[in-house]
Amino acid sequence: MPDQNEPDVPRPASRRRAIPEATVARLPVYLRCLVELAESRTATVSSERLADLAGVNAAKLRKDLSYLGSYGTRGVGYDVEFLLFQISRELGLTQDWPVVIVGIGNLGHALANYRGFTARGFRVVALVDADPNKVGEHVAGLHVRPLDELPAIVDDEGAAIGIIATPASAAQEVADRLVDAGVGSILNFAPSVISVPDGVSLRKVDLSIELQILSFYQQRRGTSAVG
Amino acid sequence: MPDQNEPDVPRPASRRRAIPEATVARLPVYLRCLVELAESRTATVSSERLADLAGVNAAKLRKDLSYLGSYGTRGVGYDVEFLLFQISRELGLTQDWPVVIVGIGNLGHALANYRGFTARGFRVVALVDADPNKVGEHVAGLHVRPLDELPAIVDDEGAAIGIIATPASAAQEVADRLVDAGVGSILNFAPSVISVPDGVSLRKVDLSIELQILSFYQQRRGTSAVG
DNA sequence: CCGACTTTGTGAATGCGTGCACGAGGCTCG
DNA sequence: CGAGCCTCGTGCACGCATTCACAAAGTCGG
Repeated sequence: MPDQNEPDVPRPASRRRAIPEATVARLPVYLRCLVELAESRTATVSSERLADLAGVNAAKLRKDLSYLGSYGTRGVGYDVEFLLFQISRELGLTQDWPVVIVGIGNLGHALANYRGFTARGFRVVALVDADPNKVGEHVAGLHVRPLDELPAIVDDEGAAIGIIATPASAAQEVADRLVDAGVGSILNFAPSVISVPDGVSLRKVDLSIELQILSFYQQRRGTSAVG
Repeated sequence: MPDQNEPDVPRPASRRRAIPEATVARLPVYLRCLVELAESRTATVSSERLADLAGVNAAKLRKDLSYLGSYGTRGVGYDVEFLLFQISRELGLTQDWPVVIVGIGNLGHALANYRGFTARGFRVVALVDADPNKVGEHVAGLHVRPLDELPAIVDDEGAAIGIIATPASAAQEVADRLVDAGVGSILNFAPSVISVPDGVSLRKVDLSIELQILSFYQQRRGTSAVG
């Protein structure tokens, strides 16, 4: 509640205090649990219960939430709707995020049709592919546009987030063009390490890496059971 | 960068020394870079160059590799083919991993057709869906089977890895049935927190969480730029 | 065979994230 | 109005991961 500007904040430009990366990565999980609670007409929730739903330690949850402010009530818990709004706001989900998908193959198709998108502020505004045969095709109510329209897409539709769903060989090139066009955040599905300039956010989702990690632990389990 | 999810580690058991989770998560990246180097007929590579390709610090790369053994040659670097084999072996990729995909919607289709699978030891052996209308359908050269054939799939095809590509509401139920059937590793694409017993590895891939994380940093950048 | 050069492997320092444990604050009931 | 109970917020300690810096170990040219 004493939300104002504290005197001895170290630096972080505008905000209260810097929120640790690990915490930021968990906020969406808490948000999802809160949405479910709200749907089941639950008014308040304790840190213990919410932590349980989110699959984390209760102390960690409280510490995470404390970075946003003191939004709980001692002896009671957290107001579901209120906390839900606070996290949404902190994550920037109270506004609309236009998204452009590059690479309309199998995965691009699936992503374009994914309903979980629009649910929370994200809106696919354009589909792009380098293949002239794909350009013009209709997918999920949009027509596929050529790669060199990226700048126009960013300027006109305001796309700030780009999703790369191309083959690995094209990923870096596409990333460069997205950055040049003015995209500030990239989500890379291509099985390839790509690099972006400072100031551009990059996250990756990599199916085969996940499988290989599972393989490691599965093998280990197997050998220790057999041997 | 604290990577998303950690599987519950089975046991240090047999191996030399326990390989840190963070290292395991990077080995597949190194592997991929080594494959590229091998394709371009490169015989040896220094830690600096390989680290560069993988997008990590050179010291970190050397420490990571040192958990596997002393496979480098001082003054020279690492033999590409040799290191490639060692990492493959450590990750359990010298053997074949039968995979079952549950939930043949948009995403399930895309995954079933994904070619990166077979590339390195993973082989989709069965597709499963709860919807009777989908059962029997042909996808990627396989026919979709009903949910209650899971035990048979695990026993007959030896499927040890299950991929969940269902809606969130079905994810936990499917996970339970996979575990009951004897699957030891699960990769969850459903936007839902699921829990599995100790001894079962679980990793998750969550598109909307990734987008929300990007939204956070994008917003932060935006507000500080605009004022 | 020796000395200069290159690059690995690792001890040590630092930083970040986690979880415990407890004080502070707020509610409820008598 | 006070006692007792509940739950949040957080100081602190611990452990894992990252990074630096350097000795060890090998190559290569003369």
